[in-house]
Amino acid sequence: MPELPEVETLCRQLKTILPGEEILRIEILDARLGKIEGLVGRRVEAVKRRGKFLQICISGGLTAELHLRMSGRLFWQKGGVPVFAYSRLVIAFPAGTLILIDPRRFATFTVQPLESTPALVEDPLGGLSAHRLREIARTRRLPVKSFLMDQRLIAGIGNIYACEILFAAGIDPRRPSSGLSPVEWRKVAKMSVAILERAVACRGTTVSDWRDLFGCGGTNQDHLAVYARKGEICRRCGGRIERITQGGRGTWFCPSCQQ
DNA sequence: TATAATGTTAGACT
DNA sequence: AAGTCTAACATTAT
Repeated sequence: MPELPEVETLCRQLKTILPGEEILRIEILDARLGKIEGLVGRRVEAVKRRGKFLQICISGGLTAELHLRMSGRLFWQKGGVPVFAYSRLVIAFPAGTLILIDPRRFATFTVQPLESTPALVEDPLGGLSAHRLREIARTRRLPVKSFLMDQRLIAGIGNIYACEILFAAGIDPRRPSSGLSPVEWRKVAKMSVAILERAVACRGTTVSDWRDLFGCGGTNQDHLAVYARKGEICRRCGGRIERITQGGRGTWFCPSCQQ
C-alpha cells in the first residue's frame, strides 16, 4: 500500500509525537513478525524515513525498521485499548499507542544496531540527478517503469507513482531504460520530484484503504492521471487509458501521450 | 470462481 | 557474472 509519500506522511506525523517517549510495552500479535527484544524501557530519539522504510531510532544505539509492504497501516491511539481486525503489533508509550494493522501480513519490523542500515542510492525527495539516472540506466534494458520501481536504484517509487511519473514525463513505460535520451531523463527526474512532492503535500493517495496515522485519507487520488483509469478518457489528449502488465504488476498509461 | 491489489525477494533462466 | 523474469508470500474485494 504505501509508497514514499505515504511513508513520509507517517514519518512526519510520528516526529511530532514519538521523540522523547519511552517504550512501555510491545505486543506481537502475529508470529510472522518474529521476536522483538531490547526495546522496552528505552526511549525514542528520532523518527526517519529510508525509502519506504520507517525508522525509529532508539536510545542505546538501536534502530527499529518498519516496512508496511502491501497492506500495512499504522494507527495512533490515545487512551483505551483499541481492538482492530488484523492488528499485528502494538507499541505502548506514555502518550498513546502505536498499532500496526496488516491484513496480508507482509509487513516487517526488525531491530538492528544504529548504523547497520545501508544508505540509499537515491531519494527523490531530496531531488534527483538526471545525469545520475541516465548513468545507472545506461547498461539496463529493463522497461523504464520497472527501473523506476527498483528500490536498489531509486528508493521510494512504487506502482502508483511510477505510472504517474511516466505519464507526466510523456514516456512509454515499456521503453528500455538504456534508450532514454538526456532530455527524457531530465523530464523523468523533474516529474519524479514534482509528483512525489505533491503527493506528500496531499498526505498520500487513498484509492482503496490508505489512511494516515490518525485515520485520515489523503487527497492525491484527485490528481491521478492514469493509475487505475483503464478505459477512461485521457484528460490531456482525449484518448483512452490502457492497462498492461509489467513484471507482474499493472501499468496504466496513455499510448498517444506517452511515446 | 478467477483475478487483481499502493511490495519484496528467492530461485530460475539468459 | 550480472541482468531479468516468475512465482511465492497471505488475505480481501470485485
